[in-house]
Amino acid sequence: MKITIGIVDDHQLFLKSLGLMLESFNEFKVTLMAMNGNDLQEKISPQNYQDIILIDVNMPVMNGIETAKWLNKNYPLIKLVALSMNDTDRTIIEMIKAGCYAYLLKDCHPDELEKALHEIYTKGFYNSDVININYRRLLLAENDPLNISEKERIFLEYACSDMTYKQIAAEMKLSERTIDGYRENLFHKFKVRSRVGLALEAIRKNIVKL
Amino acid sequence: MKITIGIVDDHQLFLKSLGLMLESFNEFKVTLMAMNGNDLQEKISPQNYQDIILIDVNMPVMNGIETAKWLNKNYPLIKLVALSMNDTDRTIIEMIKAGCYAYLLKDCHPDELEKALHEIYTKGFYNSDVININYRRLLLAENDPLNISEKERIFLEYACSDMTYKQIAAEMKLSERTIDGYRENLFHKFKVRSRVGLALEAIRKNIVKL
DNA sequence: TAATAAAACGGGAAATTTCCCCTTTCCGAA
DNA sequence: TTCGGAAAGGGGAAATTTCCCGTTTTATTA
Repeated sequence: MKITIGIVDDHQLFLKSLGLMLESFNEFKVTLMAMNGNDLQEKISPQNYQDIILIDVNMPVMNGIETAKWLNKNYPLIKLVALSMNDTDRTIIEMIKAGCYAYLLKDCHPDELEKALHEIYTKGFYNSDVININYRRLLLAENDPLNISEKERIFLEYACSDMTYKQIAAEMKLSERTIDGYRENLFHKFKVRSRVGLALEAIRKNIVKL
Repeated sequence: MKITIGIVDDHQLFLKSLGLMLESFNEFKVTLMAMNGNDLQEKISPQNYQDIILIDVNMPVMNGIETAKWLNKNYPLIKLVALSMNDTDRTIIEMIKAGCYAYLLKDCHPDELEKALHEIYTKGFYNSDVININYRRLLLAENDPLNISEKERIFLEYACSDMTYKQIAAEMKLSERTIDGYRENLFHKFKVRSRVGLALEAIRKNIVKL
């Protein structure tokens, strides 16, 4: 009996070709491919069971974190593996908290992928050198108390634009005072004295994408 | 005789699995794989000739643009195709100027990739709907001259910081009015209404480095 | 050398940002 | 149910930004 694998990734080329590669390993059978979390929810069912599901971190529509959380809740027996582009990806820590057994970089060697999937299936975990290093670093980063709330994060996105605070308040359907509170908190957290400094820091810390 | 393909991409999983996929099309033979431009320079030779080379836009060490330029100069007969993650990639116009015959998004359908490669090999070009829309838009953006003077460029660097205009004026040893003139000119040139917008545009246009 | 354009500079006002101190509302734990 | 803390909202003032009206200085060229 082959190990059944599901893949969730919005990049079709990667999705299909990774599927081909996994099938070529002979040990695996790709039984589910989805473009994003929503797509997965429609395609997955107890009848179409996967041993392992590989989840891309960055996806439109329903991203990796939401997808991992949903799977962890509804299909807790499926072993989840996060796939990300770059090792500085802040969301990777969230992926692990969301129930992923491991994360792998997309530029890892195919042999490592095979080894990882095999170990996860048999032993239930996989520790690469990479993950140990990064996990520690990410936990450290986690520990520094930046602690941006979801509302603040959304506000940050708006702050990184040509809009005035008044316009942002209207857009977020909140009072200008509330917006001003977010601003003040973030100024302290980021140690900046102006909106420009805030915007630049948000981009540097990869909280807002340019 | 199969069409020989080279692939340059820093993501090993993508590199190897895309290779597998192309080979599965039967019409193609992947005869070169490289992790980046430098790697490619070492591996390529007139004896190991490629019909088409797929180049990832974003790579460390030696990026897609440099790689494309180098190939175009040293192996002008090889047809180059740019591969990028997202269609808002500003560097795509540079890739085409650097000699790429087409660009494809990594989330395109495998069938489109096959079609594109086939057409590029036989006809020498490929026009997807996507490329026509974006190419025009990008060329338009390219054509407006912008014309940033050296003083304005230096001011832009300062503007991308936590400093007030007064501090910037002191630092540049110029009157606040003069600074204000730079600001006003740049607002028009960048079509923005605030310093935040200006700073973000300067970074997007790669005039100021983050 | 005079004309001319561009760069530098200036005053002032309106809009926006930044900062401070405060009240109300909501929500979970005791 | 009440308490406490966090989130949301409020008023107002000083600082900064944005904008529009100019003049002076500098550099270029006819």
